[in-house]
Amino acid sequence: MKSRRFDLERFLPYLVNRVAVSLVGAFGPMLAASDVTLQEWRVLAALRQGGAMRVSDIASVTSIDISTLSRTLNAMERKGLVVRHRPKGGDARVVIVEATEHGGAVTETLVPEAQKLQTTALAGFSAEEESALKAMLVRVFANVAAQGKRNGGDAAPARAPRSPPTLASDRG
Amino acid sequence: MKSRRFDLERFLPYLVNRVAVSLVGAFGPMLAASDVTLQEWRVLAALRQGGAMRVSDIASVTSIDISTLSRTLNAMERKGLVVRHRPKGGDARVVIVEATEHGGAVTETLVPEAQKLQTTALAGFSAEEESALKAMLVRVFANVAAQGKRNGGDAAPARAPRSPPTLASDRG
DNA sequence: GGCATATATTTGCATTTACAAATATTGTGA
DNA sequence: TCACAATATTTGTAAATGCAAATATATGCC
Repeated sequence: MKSRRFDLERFLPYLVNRVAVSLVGAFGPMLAASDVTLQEWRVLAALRQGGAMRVSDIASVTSIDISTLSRTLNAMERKGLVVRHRPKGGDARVVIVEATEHGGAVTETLVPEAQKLQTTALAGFSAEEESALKAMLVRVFANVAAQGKRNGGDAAPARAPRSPPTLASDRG
Repeated sequence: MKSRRFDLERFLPYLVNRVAVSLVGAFGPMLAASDVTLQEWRVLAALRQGGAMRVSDIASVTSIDISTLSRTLNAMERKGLVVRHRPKGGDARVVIVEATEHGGAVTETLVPEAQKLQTTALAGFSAEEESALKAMLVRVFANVAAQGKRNGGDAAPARAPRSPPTLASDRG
């Protein structure tokens, strides 16, 4: 006896995944035109927002696995998009990642494309709807992250035992 | 001069990706407990919803690339979750995929877990908020898919030149 | 100060993924 | 009915992914 309370079209993870995949598909061509992969774009966007950041903070902001991110940063260094260095005075376990001038320039060419994509995605939305949607997505993320933290302790998305990365320039 | 109109925390693809990744991370353990991968679960859920389906329709419903899906189906057949067969009388290019009894049983054990996850994700949401969120995600998907179709013609997410798969039992 | 433990990043490795090419079958027009 | 284009699926292959182990550094305790 199937519980008919389960309808894919009303199942949040399904709806979210579908939107995520479609957005990636739509942005792919613009990224390709700039010779930037999706993950690289995410890193660039994070750095634009937060300034120079440590590797683990970029991982947590971008939702990229930290080992994948390490390799992505290799590629980005090769392309001259970012540089890595140890902090001058502080904790030498840490690696600071910073966008180069070129990386910043590439980011600035992509940002308008990203905004265009968002505009497309939100066609027909009132300003109120748009902010309601975004606010709800923030709440959903918080709910799921909190749940993850309560359970596995580390199977969770928010891998920050320090402090949630500010996303406000905290370089130094 | 950075256009300060671009804020990650208000950028829809960022918010959506973050939620998608967190949901996957939260569901992972339950899938592992049933020895089912994420993609396999998506296929099972699609079949539960739509009954026996052709490969390409499963791909479009699940947002799984069709070549990846083909291999996923191999694994699922090996595990006894689904069977593939050519349709009796119809178009012999097509392959019909059907859940086995075992596949159906596994699905039914996962569905309540999936519902629990959704409940967690939507904690604190009123019924109205919940349906508003889902309805907006449907609209966003439609917007992006329409845009994709208009452009690349095939770089689009909705790969269905036939007819949008019903998601309502259309087997036969 | 020195050793055990904790934190940060990278690397090893097997699996997964997606693009493109190959294969199989159908539909169409001469 | 014979080529030829269209559709559906699978397979070849190189790159991306994520887990776990390895490495590097830091911190706390005695």
